[in-house]
Amino acid sequence: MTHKCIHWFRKGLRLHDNPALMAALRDCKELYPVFILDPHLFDKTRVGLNRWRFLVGALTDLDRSLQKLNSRLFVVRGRPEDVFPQLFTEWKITKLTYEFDTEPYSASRDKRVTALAKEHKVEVVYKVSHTLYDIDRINEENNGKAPLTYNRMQAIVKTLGPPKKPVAAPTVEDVKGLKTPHLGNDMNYYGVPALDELGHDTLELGEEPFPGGEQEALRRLEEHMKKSGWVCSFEKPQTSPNSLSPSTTVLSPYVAFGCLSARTFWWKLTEVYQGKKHSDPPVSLHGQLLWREFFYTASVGVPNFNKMEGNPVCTQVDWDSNHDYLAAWREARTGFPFIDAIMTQLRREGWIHHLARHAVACFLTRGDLWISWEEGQKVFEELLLDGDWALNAGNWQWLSASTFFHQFFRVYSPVAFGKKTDKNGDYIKKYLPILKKFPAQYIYEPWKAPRSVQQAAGCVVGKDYPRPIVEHEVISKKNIQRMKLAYAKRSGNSDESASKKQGVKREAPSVVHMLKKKGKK
DNA sequence: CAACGGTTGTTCTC
DNA sequence: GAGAACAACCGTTG
Repeated sequence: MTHKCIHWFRKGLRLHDNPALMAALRDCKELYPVFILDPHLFDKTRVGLNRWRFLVGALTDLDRSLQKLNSRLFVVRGRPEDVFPQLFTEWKITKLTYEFDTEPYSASRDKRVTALAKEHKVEVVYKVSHTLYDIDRINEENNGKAPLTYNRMQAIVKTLGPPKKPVAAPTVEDVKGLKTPHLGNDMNYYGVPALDELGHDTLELGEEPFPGGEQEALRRLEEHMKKSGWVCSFEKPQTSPNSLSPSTTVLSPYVAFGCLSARTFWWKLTEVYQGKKHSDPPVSLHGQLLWREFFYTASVGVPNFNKMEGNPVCTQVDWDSNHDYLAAWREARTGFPFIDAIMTQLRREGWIHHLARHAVACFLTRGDLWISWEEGQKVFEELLLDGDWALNAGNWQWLSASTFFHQFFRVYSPVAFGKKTDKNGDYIKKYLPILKKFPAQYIYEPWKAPRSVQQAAGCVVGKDYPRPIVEHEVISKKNIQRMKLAYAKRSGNSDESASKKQGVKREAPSVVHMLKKKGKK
């Protein structure tokens, strides 16, 4: 029992499957569980109220769980570079533990903190537990480059075997003989933040369908895993983007903050699958966790992954900057009820179905508004409970057909897509009650309703609800041509750079080599 | 070089 | 409800 140890929580806001926390408990006489409110990560403009509330919930839950182990959480305000030297000295710290984090900011931050720890003669221990695998290992197995297709990714992962088994949460037995000083101090002493601490208007708060925290995460996991038939037959593309209650697990916010370990989720699924016929990646629930791994791998292997410029795998597109269009999209007033309902749900609840994200992302970028995916990325990062740097950047590039996905001629219709799973428009009526009296025939395109129908519904388009800001049938065809042009330039450009790099030659598409292909057999 | 497969398009026809 | 046309991309594989 020699160490005075800080375990630094960042993501990984949990006790289960937390190997770095377990490392902190080893040979420890004084334990200080710390979370830092880094102003670079947490400010009002970057963290919307719902996501902030989720975090506060997660920290509250973590504090409670630590108290059951005769410890507590210390929430410290400030930049980690400023905070740690003070804490090292004040608490006479000898060891620092944390969970490995792949994000560029985190990596540079952790490097700086590790250097400071060294100056203070503090031993640093970190463990991989946010992802299924050590992401660097995957890239190494692929000759040092990120796999750019899911198939390739799967092949690599296969050679690595299944993910590590999760480690159990610490028990009272594990913390025997160690103490956490300042336990009895009042709540304000490094206390969990209040909801208004970032300066949000908390009056805007609605209900909380997805409260933050490890306990809620594990409860939610159990609730879904009990439905073994549902789990075994799960196919993501078959789930509905506009059901009135979520058609998927909504475990993503918990995995993003690390309230739920991806490995715990993985092995729980394995258990449920055991001996049963079940769906497989990419569409299965295991497959969803591998998608997460896929984007994490790309985010580590590709420089400037959250940007278009300087991102070697991202097609360079001449996106417009149209503030009016962007604001209309963000504020749910595009005049397309399906799009506006989704954006309303996003703003109100902080979660929307994956395919709903597809619809609004395609609409913002290559489908209709021709606005950069980086703008959408910012909005999602602020508003989504499950906002995750790697997944957000990766999926925006996917949907904008900038990389990973290239069939840019497949455009989601802001009218037709939602109808497939919600013919009556109940989802629209829920989130846009102004339209609730519209007959189903017109609910997806109210501007087509005769004046008399609009008046009878108590909603005149152009007065009570906006006219559509674009004509989808026209603009989407134009945009496909603009994408085609961007791709043609891409082939031209990469001709030089690619041949330098690895001798791969690519030519601008020639006119005639497109014979009709037969469909699948 | 050509064929193949790609989590999740739309619309029309049978 | 399945299949084809629509216009046609990429990375990977052989």
